Amino acid sequence: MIRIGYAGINTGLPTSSRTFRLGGYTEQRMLQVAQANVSALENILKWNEENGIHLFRITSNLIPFGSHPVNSGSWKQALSDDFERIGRFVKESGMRVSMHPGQYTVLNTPDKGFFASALRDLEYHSSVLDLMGLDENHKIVVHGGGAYKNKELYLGILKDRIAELPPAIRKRLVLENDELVFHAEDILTLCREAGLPAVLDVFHHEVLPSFPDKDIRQIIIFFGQTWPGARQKIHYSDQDPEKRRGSHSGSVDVHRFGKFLDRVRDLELDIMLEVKDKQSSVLRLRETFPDLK
DNA sequence: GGAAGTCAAGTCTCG
DNA sequence: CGAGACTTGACTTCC
Repeated sequence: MIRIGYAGINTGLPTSSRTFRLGGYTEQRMLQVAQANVSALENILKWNEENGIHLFRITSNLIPFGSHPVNSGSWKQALSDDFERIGRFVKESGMRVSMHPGQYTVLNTPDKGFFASALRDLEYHSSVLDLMGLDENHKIVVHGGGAYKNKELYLGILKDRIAELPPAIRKRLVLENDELVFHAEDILTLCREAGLPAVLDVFHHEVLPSFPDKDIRQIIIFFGQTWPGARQKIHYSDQDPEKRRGSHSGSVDVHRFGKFLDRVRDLELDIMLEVKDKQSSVLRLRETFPDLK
């Protein structure tokens, strides 16, 4: 069975990513916007349930400056009831949610200060899912980080950093191949060694290929071996024809997706679409391919 | 009221 | 070695 979902925002509903400038930060403003965002998140999840969508990525912008030192963390107490209620809804409706810190969260950085920031950011993301009372199947996805002109060395450092993470973070952590530094084979090898699940980003794999003799189905099956007892997750997008190589497209190319689906239809997969029209592509694909969940 | 510039952040490439 | 690209959607400023 294949499930598809979308990331971060629903283009037809109020956003759960409202923010403001750091210069205008006050505790009150942070709590106010955080409350509004959490409420918007609840609406999006309800909409998803009504529309049969059970896979969703919660935006990292849910709590303004959620991992910035300026933020006291008071939102955790202030919103704990809301998070608990939303988490219960997620569990009762059989949904799976995830989070995905951005490009600035770099686990293998040689800079101690940057590493401290990355750790704070993972703690923030982890707190959101913990407050919702969700188990480790609700993942936090990150990229491998930088190569610093010595990819092997910094893959090793990444592995060490992962081993030293607090267990509450590590249990949710999954790594994803990127389009610039760490390709699918790098990530799969690392995840096998580190004991983490690996997310294959199908589009990044096309931009920065590896496994020269293996087709996409075989690679997905390899990645699936890192998800024992859990549903495997992958990411899917197309190239934006107007933009630089690696830029995500506006919507999913239905014909192209169909050809992909023909190769993987019999597998157990959660497919996260990374396209700008968000829920629209999910609905369109479900109409076109009725066996999608 | 729409367009353009700005924003917390780290890494990489280009000149 | 410094500037700009990269990515992202929302905010802010400008006209």
